[in-house]
Amino acid sequence: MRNDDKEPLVQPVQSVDRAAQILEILARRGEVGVTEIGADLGVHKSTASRLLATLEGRGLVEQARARGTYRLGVGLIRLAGTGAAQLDVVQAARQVCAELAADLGETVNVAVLDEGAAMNVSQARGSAAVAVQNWVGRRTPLHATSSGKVLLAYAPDDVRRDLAGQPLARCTPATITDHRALAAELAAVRARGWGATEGELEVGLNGVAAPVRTAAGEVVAALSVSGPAYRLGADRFPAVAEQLVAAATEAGALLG
Amino acid sequence: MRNDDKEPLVQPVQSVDRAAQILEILARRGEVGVTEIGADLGVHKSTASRLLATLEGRGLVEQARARGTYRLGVGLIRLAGTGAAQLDVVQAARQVCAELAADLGETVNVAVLDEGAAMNVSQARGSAAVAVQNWVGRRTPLHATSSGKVLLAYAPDDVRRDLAGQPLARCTPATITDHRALAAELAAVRARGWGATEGELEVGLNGVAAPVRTAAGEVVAALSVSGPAYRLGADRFPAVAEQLVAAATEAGALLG
DNA sequence: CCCACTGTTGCGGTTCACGCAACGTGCTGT
DNA sequence: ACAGCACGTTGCGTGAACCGCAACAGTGGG
Repeated sequence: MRNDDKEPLVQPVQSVDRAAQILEILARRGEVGVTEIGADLGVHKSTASRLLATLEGRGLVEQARARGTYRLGVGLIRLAGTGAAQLDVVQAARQVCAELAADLGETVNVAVLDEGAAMNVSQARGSAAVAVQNWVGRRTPLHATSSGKVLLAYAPDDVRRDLAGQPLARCTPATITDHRALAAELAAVRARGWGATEGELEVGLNGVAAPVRTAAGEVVAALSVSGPAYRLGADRFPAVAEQLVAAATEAGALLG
Repeated sequence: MRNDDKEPLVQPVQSVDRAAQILEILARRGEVGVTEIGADLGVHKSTASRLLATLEGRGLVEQARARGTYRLGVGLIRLAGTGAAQLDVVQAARQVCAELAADLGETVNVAVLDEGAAMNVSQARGSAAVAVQNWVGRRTPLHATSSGKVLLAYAPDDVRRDLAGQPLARCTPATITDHRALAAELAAVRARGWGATEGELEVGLNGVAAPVRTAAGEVVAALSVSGPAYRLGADRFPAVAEQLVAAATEAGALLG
């Protein structure tokens, strides 16, 4: 997940690019000191210090304690809160998402395709929250999650082509790591209109997902339900999928 | 809410500062074109274009349509998602928050003090969601919200002094706009240990809030419940406040 | 069909951001 | 307790990088 391997961006503004990298580093590691950030960027610690001071002035980062280590700031939450609200998919799905979560009692997520991963952009918790976990902002592998499979199944060809060029990471013993098996799975997803996983991302964690389509039929997001295998068993998949497809269709209808 | 009036920051890195301003502008207005952003920053549109291209390369902004207007990107959500999770207050409050929301059936929020405003950093929706609204990221006036009153009541002196120097904005007919009345209200909050609002931010919207304290007794956040007046009437305030205080105390105990 | 407007790119000058080194401070180890 | 160390922050000078200009390309409107 090294960050400096980007496609031919014409000519990024150096200091801004570095500042953005700092945010990524902080997101990945939590609290980090100036020296370590500087070393990671390959710049002098004074440079890192200045960049951090600037970001702090805008509230994007903040000092952890009086001791001078930094972490991400609340200003980011402000930005993302309004930013997420502008993502029309989130806006449209919020209502049906909440209803579905209350009905099923499991956690419901909305995910979109984000550079070769499925990123969760919104979440509604179910009543039975055995482990309260926040998936928002997490990027999950496309081949090991239900929402990932759905997004991948309906994605443009080049996304699948990119993925075919690299090995499929094994998350658990059940993870699909063979490209031909994955292609078959995706075909099955397209055939029945929904996807599922059984312990392929984490042992004991199951999930079901359905595509959210625009009026033009384009798949822009995936709605997913996930829960522990003892509650969300494979025998429940078809019934859950039926509700999920209905909810996803409704969310899609709300899109402009 | 002009952004260039900052305290004596030594010497911000210019381009990074401008990039951060761009994010704020996009958060405020949604989709904006390059020319308008440039004019707003007082820079040439080519400069704005380059800054935006850099931010886009890191996923912090994205092009709205093929047409070249920009909006905030999903990368921000990724950052904020992990960033919010690192806010130990959010982490600690998540569980009790969810339970309380399920129990009361109303929306529960966690807010912190953010430069003269109460910012909601986490939210748990209640089952009875008459109007599903996302408060996360929204900055609300300190004198017109229950959580704001709580944060203000226990804030350092200089925060109150700053506020005393400026007029209190009137949001509704019920908003407290007199500084002496506000001071009395804050004293009442301190006396009983919780705060409330009756239609002072929006007509028909009530709220109750309690302080979250660290082991050292410092107030770092406020837990609030809000709902329409016909469901969350003033007669319910004491009972709700009791649960809220208990939950806030529990959340505080989970803090390191 | 052309015009007005948009956003994106070479190019050169000059500002501005970087690296260096010194400073102050808090922690640690013996 | 003191010294040593590592950390983050701050002047200062220089060179590189960023900005403004202007020309280019694409699009919607008249």
